[in-house]
Amino acid sequence: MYSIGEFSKKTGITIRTLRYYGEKGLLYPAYISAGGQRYYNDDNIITVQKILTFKYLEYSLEDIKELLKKNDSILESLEQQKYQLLKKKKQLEQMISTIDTAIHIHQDHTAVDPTTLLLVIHSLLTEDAQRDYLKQYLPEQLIDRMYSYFDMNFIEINRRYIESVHELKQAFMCPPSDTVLKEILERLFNIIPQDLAKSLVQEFEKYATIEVDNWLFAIPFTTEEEKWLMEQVERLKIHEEVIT
Amino acid sequence: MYSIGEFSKKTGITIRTLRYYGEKGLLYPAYISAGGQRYYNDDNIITVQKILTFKYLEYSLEDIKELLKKNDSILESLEQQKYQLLKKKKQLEQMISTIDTAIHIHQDHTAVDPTTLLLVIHSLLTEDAQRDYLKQYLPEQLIDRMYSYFDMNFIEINRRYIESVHELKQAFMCPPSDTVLKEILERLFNIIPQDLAKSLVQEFEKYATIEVDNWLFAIPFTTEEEKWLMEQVERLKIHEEVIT
DNA sequence: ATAAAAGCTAACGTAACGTTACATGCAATA
DNA sequence: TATTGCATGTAACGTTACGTTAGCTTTTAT
Repeated sequence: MYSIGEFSKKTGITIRTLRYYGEKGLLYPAYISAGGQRYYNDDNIITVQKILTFKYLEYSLEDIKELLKKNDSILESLEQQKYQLLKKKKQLEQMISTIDTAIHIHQDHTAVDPTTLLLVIHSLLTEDAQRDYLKQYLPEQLIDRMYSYFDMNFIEINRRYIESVHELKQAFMCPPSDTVLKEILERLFNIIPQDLAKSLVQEFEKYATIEVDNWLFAIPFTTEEEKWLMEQVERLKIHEEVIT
Repeated sequence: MYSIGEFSKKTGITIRTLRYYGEKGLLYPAYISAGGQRYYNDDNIITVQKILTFKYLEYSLEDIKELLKKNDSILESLEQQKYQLLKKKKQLEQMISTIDTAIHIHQDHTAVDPTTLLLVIHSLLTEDAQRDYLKQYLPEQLIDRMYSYFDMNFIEINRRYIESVHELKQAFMCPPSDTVLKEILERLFNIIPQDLAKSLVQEFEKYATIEVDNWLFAIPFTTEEEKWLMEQVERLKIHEEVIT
């Protein structure tokens, strides 16, 4: 028989946690003295090891309680748990790959605006939703062509996009000559190849009322920057479309 | 300008969460009416997308708050986060592999006692601690030999171990003839090859006082079962050592 | 003007304990 | 036998990121 302190040292579980497991019906001390003191024995050790094993497999205490009660085959439960863990692993891998992409873009262009970078990541994450949204307005073929081009040249497109956005933000703070500004804007509009852009413009014109959803297609400029930008585009008579 | 309900629908974030982000200093509505109503605008959308991106990367809200404030390079933070995620991934892979082992053992022998299986898993998880503990009593070379044999034949050893334990538990509930019981016990003692067992016995005898730590080396029997088992071993005059 | 819809604050609940605060139990010493 | 001091006991609040009421007020539609 061990006092709670001894048992705690033996198992490495804190006293509070042992009491908590008792309270939750996971681990009852073998004996409780008249004064209320808890005493544990070797059978309790086995239960603790079961609990720790299940916890390692990321079961909740509630589930562990049931598993300890049942005491029949745990195979099914194990397989289900494995499935959950595999799902988590897949998600983790996606996250890591997303970060890798972000780091890669960042290294390409150190002066990148964090806002823009985050929006690029976010647009990556919601690509499927974007496609679905666009289907309302544009022929599917065109969308596919657009995204396949986008996916293939992902890093390069984003590098140029981020660069342009950065230059424009600088220009907003400290306006350059019209010639320079025009050059910057033209670089932005030329990120997407001319023929693809033309098809897009044509389709967009069919739906004069179309308004880009700013939730799915975030604009990396503040409302003030955007307003200024619109004025400049108008003033310099650049009549191309702004593509996300 | 959007009311909180509209903004919630647009972004897919619950009203409660929007208010919570405000409370925590992550997202302030662009305007609050005299009556206290919150109104959001397009700039808020950008912030929300940043928040979601960071959340996807498993940052805490507290960290996100700092990241939103800073607004300078997030590269370092990204790399750190990637490191954390890689660590998590590694752990996940270990867990999955542990479950696989358990399933494999289980399939080998369907009537396996769940308690035993869990203890096998637990002993796997604490193998390093076991080795360290044994170093106090046994020469390192012997331990290495033992564990390398154990690792190499892991599945097979456990299959036979679990089988023996299962048979003994049956025997406890419904005692068979002495001949049968003796056979079962001999099978248990023969799981480890004779020469290794002999070396172990010799070493153990040097330290007469050695007492197996029942925390690290769990015994899959209840105290009653164990007592009965000891009696039987004594009665049948089997004088080999019980190896974990 | 009145009713319905939407929004407000405040408070409690969740999981799995950690961390106090303060009251006893129990063993060894004076 | 009384005291000291450490090991326990219970009780309650703190943590994260919100969900879920309850009860009241603002805004919107008729």
